[in-house]
Amino acid sequence: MTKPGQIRLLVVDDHLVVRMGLVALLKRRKDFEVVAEAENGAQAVERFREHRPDVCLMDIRMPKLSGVQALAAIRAEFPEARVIMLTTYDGDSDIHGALAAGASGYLLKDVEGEELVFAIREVHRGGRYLPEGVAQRLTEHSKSPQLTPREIEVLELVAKGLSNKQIASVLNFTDFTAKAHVRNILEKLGVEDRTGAVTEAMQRGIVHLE
Amino acid sequence: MTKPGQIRLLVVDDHLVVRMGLVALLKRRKDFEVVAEAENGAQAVERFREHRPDVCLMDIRMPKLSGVQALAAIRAEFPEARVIMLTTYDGDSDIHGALAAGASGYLLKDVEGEELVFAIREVHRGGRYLPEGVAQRLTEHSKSPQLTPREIEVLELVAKGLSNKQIASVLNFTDFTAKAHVRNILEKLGVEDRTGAVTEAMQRGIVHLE
DNA sequence: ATCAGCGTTAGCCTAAAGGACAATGGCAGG
DNA sequence: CCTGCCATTGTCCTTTAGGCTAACGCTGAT
Repeated sequence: MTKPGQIRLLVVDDHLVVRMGLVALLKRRKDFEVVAEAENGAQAVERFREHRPDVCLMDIRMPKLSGVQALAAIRAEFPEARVIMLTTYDGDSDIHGALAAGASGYLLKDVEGEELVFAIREVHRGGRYLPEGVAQRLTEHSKSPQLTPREIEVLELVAKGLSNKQIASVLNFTDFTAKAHVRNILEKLGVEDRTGAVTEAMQRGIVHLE
Repeated sequence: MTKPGQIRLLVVDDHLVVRMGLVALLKRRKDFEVVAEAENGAQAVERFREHRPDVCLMDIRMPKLSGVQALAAIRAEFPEARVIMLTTYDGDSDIHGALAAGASGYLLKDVEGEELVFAIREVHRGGRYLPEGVAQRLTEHSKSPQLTPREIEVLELVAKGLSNKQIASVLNFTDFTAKAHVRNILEKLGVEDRTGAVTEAMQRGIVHLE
């Protein structure tokens, strides 16, 4: 079944179309073999256990278990697992999480065929792969301070259009605290008001719609 | 080449992976034939002219020429053209534009294989196809007042974090006017402040990131 | 044990936002 | 012709936001 020298792959994405596109792309290489597919994070962990692929391509945003959570679960069990995260590019916030959780690579879904193949080979060899712009943004934003969990919590409520008072009420503290958090958020994001903070946060992938 | 009874398709998407996924999905049906692909709106118009497909699957958001623009261009030249728009679901604002421009269908990219096939058959027969939830939202928001072009212009600046005064300066009117527009926007969107307006507008697809 | 970062509370002050209401000119549709 | 919608400019008033500064208890790292 699996010939020596083959790279055995697990493809994880909740969109059927994307999954099929990836598989179709990979099939054109004789040394690639897609041994399994999964459509959510939980399934990804199971499939990984069953098939022990050489490399796993995994979407970051998925129902049930997010890509980063699945990645963490897999690497807790198989520390040597090599996983390349896929994203439609929501921002660079996910990158930190993904790399922190032990991702070996990070690709945008508008990736060209050659780049995908190269990345997989690179990661299979034990290396890492980050696209041009992503690696650049990583170092850029590494100097810019990152938000604390609490600040993110506040930011999400800000994005919903809540006032400081309403935020305070939801999170059970005074509006002074809400103001303090918002002030810190504005400064860290380098914006002047909460509206700018929301769009900036969305561009960076810190908060999302819904 | 093309057997009678075949449905000839044009697939348009700027993402290689999605394009390949769609083609792979469609290939499994014997009566479907993908006669051409395009990776942007301008190319889509050319390909349509060359191949005159029975049905065109087209992404809404693309570089060069957006899906809606390409759709309009195609239908200006070929009024009988049947086009199904694809989206990752940014909101329902695009739906109105797409349907107004003469789209025969509207599909989310997380579409199941069967639904895609059904939609194509339906549209090929001269019918229309809208997914469950989309058709519902169409009637919902048809009663909610829509923003005027000027208001959208203001809203985009609001989303950038500009103050009323700054908006007034950019659009060359007084801050009274800016306030008036913002007030109308808040009321039409059913929110209480500009921050809520931004997220609401993004959910509806009225404004976008970048 | 000290220090830094975090979360929390608090004051004061100016600028901005938002609600309510009113009025003008322009322009398209009935 | 006139009515309605749009864009524009106002006023008055209340609430909110945001800048600046300062504190306190807590936790984790050095």
